[in-house]
Amino acid sequence: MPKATVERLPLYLQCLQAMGDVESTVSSEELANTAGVNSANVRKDLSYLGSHGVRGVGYNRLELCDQLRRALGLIEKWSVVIVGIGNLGSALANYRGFDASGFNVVGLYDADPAKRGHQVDGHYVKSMDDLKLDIKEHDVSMAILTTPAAAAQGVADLLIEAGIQSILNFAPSLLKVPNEINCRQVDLATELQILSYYQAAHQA
Amino acid sequence: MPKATVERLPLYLQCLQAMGDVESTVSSEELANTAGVNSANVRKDLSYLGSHGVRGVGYNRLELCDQLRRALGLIEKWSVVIVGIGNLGSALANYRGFDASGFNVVGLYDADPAKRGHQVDGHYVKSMDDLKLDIKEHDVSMAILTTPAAAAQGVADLLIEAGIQSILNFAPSLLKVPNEINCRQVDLATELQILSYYQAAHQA
DNA sequence: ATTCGCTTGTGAAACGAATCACGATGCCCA
DNA sequence: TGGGCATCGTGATTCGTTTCACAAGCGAAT
Ligand SMILES: NC(=O)c1ccc[n+]([C@@H]2O[C@H](COP(=O)([O-])OP(=O)(O)OC[C@H]3O[C@@H](n4cnc5c(N)ncnc54)[C@H](O)[C@@H]3O)[C@@H](O)[C@H]2O)c1
Ligand SMILES: NC(=O)c1ccc[n+]([C@@H]2O[C@H](COP(=O)([O-])OP(=O)(O)OC[C@H]3O[C@@H](n4cnc5c(N)ncnc54)[C@H](O)[C@@H]3O)[C@@H](O)[C@H]2O)c1
Repeated sequence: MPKATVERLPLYLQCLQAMGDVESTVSSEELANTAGVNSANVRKDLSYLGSHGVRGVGYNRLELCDQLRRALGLIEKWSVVIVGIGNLGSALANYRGFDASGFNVVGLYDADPAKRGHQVDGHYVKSMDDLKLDIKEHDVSMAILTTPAAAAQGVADLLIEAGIQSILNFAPSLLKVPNEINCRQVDLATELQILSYYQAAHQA
Repeated sequence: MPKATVERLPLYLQCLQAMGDVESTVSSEELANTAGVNSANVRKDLSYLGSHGVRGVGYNRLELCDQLRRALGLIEKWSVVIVGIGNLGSALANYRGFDASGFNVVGLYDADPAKRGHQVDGHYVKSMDDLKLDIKEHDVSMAILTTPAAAAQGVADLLIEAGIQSILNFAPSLLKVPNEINCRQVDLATELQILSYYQAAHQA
């Protein structure tokens, strides 16, 4: 499945879920409009799912949701840990939207002993020493990284050694990871800078 | 300038800054390695800046940083407001990394009167009624949107009416905005779902 | 049954971006 | 001063993605 397609599937899922239960069927045209893409593109994307729409009618909404979830590997819930429980890490730990999208936060970790008393969203913040064992024991395969940039690579190495296979990194630092590890970067400053470019260009 | 290039410029800037002051000159090869892209790609990207590297030597690091900043419109600081001061909004308001990247948070806004007493990072949380006037008065052109998804479109409309030109939206909801408004979406759930896809695929 | 209108699925074409490959060029040192 | 080396700048090529265009298929209406 093309990379570009994979990155659009969550968008389709989101659009379909936002439609509410009124419609039992959607056309590629309709989905394309709400998702902001070309309808042929939608059809080609969905064709990779082995999905069968009905000509003249469209796609069954619920069935399509189900197929998207299956394709994305969201049938089973993934267990996730968060490392670095500062401003951002705490906000993420408190976020209620994980569950709905197929993820389950099972542990919070921080290097700072001062954070350890704290409890965030029902989880005690644990020490980095607990990390490895917890990951192995609970078969955790995803981690969210919200430490300062300087600590990110070290923590990533630790996570990988412990058996983590996917990392979502919020620290503004490019992680070096082995090929078989999935890693995505979310960088606020980058996003703002891209906006800055277009805005500056627009004004000139 | 190609869209793909624009999205890489902040990365180059970040890499160059992370290099420290040891090196006064960098080759495209070196920059390519730290940024994780092809060196020819780096050269082509930088050629759009009208940048002049020196054959046989490389690019002057500081000069290149400067050119990147200029191209991205980061010479002057942009004023930014944050709307929706809940978990995530507060974390962003507390974030110290804005300044370094060329942005300046000038106001926090929330619809909930209960939030108004609070002070976050030296800013009082203000009412939505103040938003429009503040934006006009201080010539604010960028906004960060961290309200619940249901409120996002309404707030976006308000912001645009008040004169905002770029929006960074963290709510999981696709905003409908006029063509001339720049809008970027950061969606945590989407990112995790993409990771989920690759991990599930890898295991199968 | 047959026709009509709509929507899918997909080959072909167009497009944009990444990569290759190499000539051009500046620096350093003998 | 000239030769060698490193690196840039960029045309040509390849690759991946998007869009177009239309035949095929289904359902509904007559
Ligand atoms: N806060 C934001 O809005 C924001 C926005 C964009 C990016 N970021 C990035 O996200 C990261 C976190 O930001 P923040 O504002 O939450 O910072 P923070 O300082 O509030 O939190 C960082 C946490 O990481 C912990 N930590 C430090 N070293 C560690 C280690 N080696 N192992 C485990 N934990 C460690 C600290 O104890 C602290 O609790 C930073 O890299 C920042 O650049 C933050
Ligand atoms: N917290 C996270 O980690 C996280 C992660 C990903 C995405 N998000 C998204 O970011 C958004 C904010 O998340 P949160 O956890 O901070 O939620 P939150 O409920 O803590 O904060 C939302 C804030 O928005 C304010 N608000 C509501 N309606 C408003 C309106 N019409 N105008 C102005 N302000 C309004 C509320 O008073 C509240 O303070 C949500 O859309 C959420 O889905 C959050």
